[in-house]
Amino acid sequence: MKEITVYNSLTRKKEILKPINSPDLNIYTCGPTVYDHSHIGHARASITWDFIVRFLRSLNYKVIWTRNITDIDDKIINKANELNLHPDKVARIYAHSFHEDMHALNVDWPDFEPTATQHIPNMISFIEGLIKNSSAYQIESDVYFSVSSFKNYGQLKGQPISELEKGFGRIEVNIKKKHPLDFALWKGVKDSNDHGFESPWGKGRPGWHLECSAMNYAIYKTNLDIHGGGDDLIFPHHENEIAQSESFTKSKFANYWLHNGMILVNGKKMAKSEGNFITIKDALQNTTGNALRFFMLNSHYRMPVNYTEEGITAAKNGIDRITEALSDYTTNSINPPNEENEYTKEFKSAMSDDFNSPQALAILFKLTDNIHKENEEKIKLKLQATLYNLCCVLGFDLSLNPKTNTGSSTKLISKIIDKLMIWRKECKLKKDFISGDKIRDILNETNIEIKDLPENTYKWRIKS
RNA sequence: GGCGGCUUAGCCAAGUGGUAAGGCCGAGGUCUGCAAAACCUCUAUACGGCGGUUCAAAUCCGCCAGCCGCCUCCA
Repeated sequence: MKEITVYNSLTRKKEILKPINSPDLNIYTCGPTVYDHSHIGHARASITWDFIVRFLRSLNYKVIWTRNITDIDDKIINKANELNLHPDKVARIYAHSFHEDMHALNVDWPDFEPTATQHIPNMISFIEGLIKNSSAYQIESDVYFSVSSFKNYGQLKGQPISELEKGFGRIEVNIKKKHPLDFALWKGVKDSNDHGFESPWGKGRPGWHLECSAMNYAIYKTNLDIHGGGDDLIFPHHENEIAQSESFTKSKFANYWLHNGMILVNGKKMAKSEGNFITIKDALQNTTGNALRFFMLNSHYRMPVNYTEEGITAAKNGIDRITEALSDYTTNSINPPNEENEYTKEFKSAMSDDFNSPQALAILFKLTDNIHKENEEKIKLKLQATLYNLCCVLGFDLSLNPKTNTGSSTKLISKIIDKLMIWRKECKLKKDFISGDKIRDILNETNIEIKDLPENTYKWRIKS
């Protein structure tokens, strides 16, 4: 198995990936809080973890991927009050929306998708354990984690508690807490009518950081190989996860911390307060999941990415050229075995260096060029099989290709196009090029590209 | 204030010591009834600035400038 190096935020350097129990590989990534439609930042994160998992699986690692959904927190409750709905319903509505988006982006289902509300009892016993070993304390109906009890607090951020405290000059500190950096494990409700769950400390709800620790413990029972998330979560979220989990289990929480870069809009981090918030559904109005994925993959996952119309158009045109090289490729034909060749070797080598997807894409373009230049049908088919497989590893959706999609809707489209093309052929034979071209143009407007081939034959495909 | 990151052609973007991947846009050409796609050529003598180390620096070190992120909910 090829050695993979990953940049570990914990040590701030690239390290060789050594799973605890190879080829098993446990990975947990932070999912969304479902209080609104997901935005393109969630798309970036999801696509990142998706292609990383796909790549690891292509190397025969037995990956178990968990991605949580935060379905209870203040923002969800506020939204519920606003819409006069139960918080659970708000969460379900937007979790469903998130799943629609993931489907549109061809992001694979994680193996586990726990929600906070499913894990309330686990979180309560987790807190009890932390109180028992003096890592947490109760004040009224709240429970806080005591950062002073954890000697490595600040390791992920790279600053000791004494330095971290200095950032607190300008924000309001909850005076109930023993230390400004202490964070809530359990937040008691202010009013008994408020939404909450029963606990030994009264009615309340879990603190956000807790769920990831408790779920990991519940699902894996063992330490994680990889923990991923957006780089905005490094502090305090992931710092706090480490503190809780390691205080509870007395062993290392995760060996490798991977963080994806932020999506910028107009050069600024995307945020509602900046007024530059773009949902995945908005983005998909003007482009396809493949184009969005290409756009993301064209930058290294750790780098920030500036979202622009130009960038999306460039991505659309780029992925279109790659998939075009597969427009006459059919997976039903007798495919050459998925054997190693110079392209797959280069691809693996690029991807094994901290998942260098931009370099991997360059190899897909090299394949694309060579497919077009290849005259020998047998060799061409091999190249296409390689390209097809590598596209799948990166998670591109090739079902738009009429030759590789045997779905009923594609068959129907195919029939309609065949009928229109008979009509077009008649027009052309009568030298009525205006009518004939009109048919082609109309199809083009729906992203169906028609290519005329010799002797009144044709080829079609759906463009990005 | 503390910590981290970024600055490569018109645009996007790889590249951590050996002489700069790839994509997109634009222009011209081949092909075509016209297109589309593909191919060829050009755009491309591109590494923020100034010093230093070295036979050799986009890559290492120092200083400076600009931009961004985290320190508060955030993918």
